Amino acid sequence: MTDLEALAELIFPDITETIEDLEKRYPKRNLEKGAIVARFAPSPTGFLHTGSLFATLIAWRFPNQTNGVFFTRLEDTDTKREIEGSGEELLKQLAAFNIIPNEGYMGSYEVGNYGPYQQSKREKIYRIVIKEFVKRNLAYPCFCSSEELSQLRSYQEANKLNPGYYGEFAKCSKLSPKEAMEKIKNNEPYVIRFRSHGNYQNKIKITDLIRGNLELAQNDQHIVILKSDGLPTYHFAHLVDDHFMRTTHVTRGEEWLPSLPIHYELFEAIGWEKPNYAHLPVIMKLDNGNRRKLSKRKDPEASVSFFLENGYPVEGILEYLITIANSNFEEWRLQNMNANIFDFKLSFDKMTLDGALFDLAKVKNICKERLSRLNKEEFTNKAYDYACKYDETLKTLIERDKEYFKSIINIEREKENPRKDYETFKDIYPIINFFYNDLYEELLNNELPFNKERFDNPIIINVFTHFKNNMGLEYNEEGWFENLKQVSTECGFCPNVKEYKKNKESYLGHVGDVSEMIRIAVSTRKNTPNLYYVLQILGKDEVERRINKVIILLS
RNA sequence: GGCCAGCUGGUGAAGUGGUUAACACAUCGCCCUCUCAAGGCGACAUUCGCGGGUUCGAACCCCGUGCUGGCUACCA
Repeated sequence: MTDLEALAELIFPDITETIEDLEKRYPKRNLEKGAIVARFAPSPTGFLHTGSLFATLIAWRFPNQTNGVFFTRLEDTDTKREIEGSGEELLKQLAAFNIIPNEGYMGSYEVGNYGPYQQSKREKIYRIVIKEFVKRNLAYPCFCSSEELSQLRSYQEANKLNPGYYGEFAKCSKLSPKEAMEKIKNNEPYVIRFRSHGNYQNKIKITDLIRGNLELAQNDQHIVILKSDGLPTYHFAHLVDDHFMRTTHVTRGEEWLPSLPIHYELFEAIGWEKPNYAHLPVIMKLDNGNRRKLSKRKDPEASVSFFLENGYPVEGILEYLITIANSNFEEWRLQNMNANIFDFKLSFDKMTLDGALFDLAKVKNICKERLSRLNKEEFTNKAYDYACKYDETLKTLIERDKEYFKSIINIEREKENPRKDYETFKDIYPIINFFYNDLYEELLNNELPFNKERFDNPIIINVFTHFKNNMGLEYNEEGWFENLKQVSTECGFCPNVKEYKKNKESYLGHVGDVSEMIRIAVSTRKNTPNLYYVLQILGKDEVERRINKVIILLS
């Protein structure tokens, strides 16, 4: 046995398996050519961030478009920052956006043959690989204390040297295996570091799918790969997991770009094929004139739950995120107004480079557009799903009479240019409440917004009386309006607005004033959707009842 | 401090040597109209962070510089 082998045995006496065993256990995936394997690999440190949703959407689309595999992996090696239960919550929130992984960590269980998919449960796998690293002299135990390291750091800073554990400063890299074994036998605490052979002065060429070819300084840091708690650092876990999970495309935030040389060296040292990398821009927010990352603490829209709770349709949010991911999407959408968002093919080369400022106004506009394109069944189902989770009032309203609800929200829907009343499901209730008799009665307690300056109560009552006797609801929309003009004439109002404007003295008002009075009487509001449809939905009897009621109020 | 990336209107952006600098959101006007939601039309960057240079011609190429963001952990 060589000294290195002896050292590896001393550190990992329990490890009997080898990398070859792992290669067999996690065979290459049998996928068609061009199929992408990508993952969502969150840390369980809180609820889903809008930026993570953006990254996940992208990571999910590519496998989805290529018959590949999208899997989830929980990166829970940082036990200090972990928030209990947040891993499961992340998956639930993803599911709320219809992003369902093909395999991996699913919260309470996992699916697939490349697991475990929780890094804390992969300890043994990492140890197998690190044992091999030690044997091949690619890694070594480091006994430096945090005090020594911070002293080193201050020295380097004082002398304007690059900080870190590298080259001549990598003290423990000079220890012979025998010396290292001696220290271990004396129970000196240690971590395992990677033995870098890089030179900071050299440049390496790297390729990023989004940013193209770049030159970065070679890594020379002897980074920690196994922490004293026995868990690997991100860099090493990335190497092992993405190799054995057979990831083809690593999509991650651009904050990882500077550590790419580390990952390159790691893959090259062990002789594994590198995955493709795509470093995604981060969604930003303008704060006092400065751009900063969207922050969960400061910005409500940074938490995905904000959108869910406030009734934003998930397809609107996803569509907005696709819009910032690929700028040619909007153009495509204009050509394909009713198409499914996922008929659009996402591409890396159209990906934006700098972090977009999150634009809630645009989100709302897209949501409004999307909601207007749903048919009444889809709209009702989605509204009901939302209401069940977040809006009890709306829920009971829908449950009272689903067909009635559908007829209300179907006003001027399912046509070429549908009405766009709702940005979110939260908007529904205040817009449609007057259709419901008991809510109408409540609204009646507020003062009705009649134009008191122009019209005395007797005039209004006169209009109502005539209208009651001749509602015209038996006609179609045009016929009804002709009828309303007739009512106007009977009451001394001009049936034509332009005509009225030319000749104001001859009339009390115009047909618009008449319809406003009726609108107020039946809805308590000055603004409603098309009055004809409102009256149709309420029905002749109810319209009459409401008008009578208002006549009494005005008398 | 060092290294890396990015910088085109209020916002997202197209654009890679010759365009009136697309398009979308927002904003503001006007039109349509029984109100509203829409819809239609129009306005909104004399200029692409800034300064030089190359060129007949530069947002696009070169040099310098500024700003913003990221990284520089036994965090991810």
